[in-house]
Amino acid sequence: MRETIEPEGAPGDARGEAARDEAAVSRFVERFAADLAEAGMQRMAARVFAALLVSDSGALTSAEIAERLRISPAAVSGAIRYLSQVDMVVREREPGSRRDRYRLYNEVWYETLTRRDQMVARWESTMRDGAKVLGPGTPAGLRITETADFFEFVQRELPKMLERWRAQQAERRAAESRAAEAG
Amino acid sequence: MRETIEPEGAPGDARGEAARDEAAVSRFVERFAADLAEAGMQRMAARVFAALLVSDSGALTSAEIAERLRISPAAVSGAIRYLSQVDMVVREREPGSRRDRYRLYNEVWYETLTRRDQMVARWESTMRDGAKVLGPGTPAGLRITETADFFEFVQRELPKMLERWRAQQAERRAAESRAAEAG
DNA sequence: CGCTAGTTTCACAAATTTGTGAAGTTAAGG
DNA sequence: CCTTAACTTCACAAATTTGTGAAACTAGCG
Repeated sequence: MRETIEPEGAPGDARGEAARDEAAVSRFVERFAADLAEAGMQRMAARVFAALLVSDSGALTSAEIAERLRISPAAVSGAIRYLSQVDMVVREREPGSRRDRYRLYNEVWYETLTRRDQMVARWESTMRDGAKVLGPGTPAGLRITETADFFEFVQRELPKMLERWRAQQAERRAAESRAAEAG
Repeated sequence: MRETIEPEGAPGDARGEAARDEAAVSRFVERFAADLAEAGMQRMAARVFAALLVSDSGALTSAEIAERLRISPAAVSGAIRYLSQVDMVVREREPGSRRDRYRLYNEVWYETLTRRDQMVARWESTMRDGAKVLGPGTPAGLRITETADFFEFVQRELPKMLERWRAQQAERRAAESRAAEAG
């Protein structure tokens, strides 16, 4: 049984999206995925994430992802497993259908930076242990203690920074809605 | 001709360091290197960096690194090339000897975060281009514009944060030197 | 309760990455 | 300038990672 709910498009089209240059979109997806991969993210996870990012709905089914990126369902599954683990994507069991949809986590960047924060916390802990091993009075011990202090500092700062971002966004939205009322 | 300048130690010893439990130090080096590798850093670069971090002088020769990590000179060379590129280590041509020494960059974490900042700048640029491709009025275009805005925000915040760290350190050092005078 | 669309798991082949030995290069010291 | 210590580069083997097809599993639907 063929899909008949969505309007037909040329093969390879991203159906359901606003009219757009799909080739250019694909180039953008690959470019951003490459950026993320360079920063240490798994390649497929990066591509799937980028594909979600450019979807109008912010959510796609496994089949849609596989089609758009030309990858196997197995690869999608692996990428989604990773993205779920790091809370960048949520799985939605779509009622009335057998398909799952994968949705971008609401505040992806907030989540991602929070995750970074946890990593910095681990580093700090590693450093504190290291300082004990090296002896707090030795040059190496002092250097490592300072590093631990820096990591501690970052952990205090990051949440504050995210809070400022939220405040700024709230302010901007309020301003926009005032402008809309006036217009 | 054997090395006779430094005092002899048992094989595998880290000569020139304060007395310490070298096995424990090595475990710490490997643990921190693993932390860094998990965050996306090349394995050998991470190990070399960690080895420098635990040295009292903050600087080691290629041979010392090779000995302590049990790796080939070639591996050291590759790791150093990377660490130099990202400004975490500086090469010192030691006058009166043929050996280079590799020294931890003065403000490693400052440098490293600045580097991150540059990466975020690239991401923002990618996003701005993407927004054009997707159309600024579409849902995907709006999402991507917001992402770009977030990256822009981070770029503004990071330098300020580093500045606060410097101020805090300066303050702390001043307090310590006052305490030393009093004692 | 079976059928089957949709997803995950698994074993494997391909591609990539990593670290090495050895040859090549550079420059200090005679 | 020649010798040689120190480092780098190169080609390759080993190890790891990545993505696939196919089988196994799960749960709607009849």
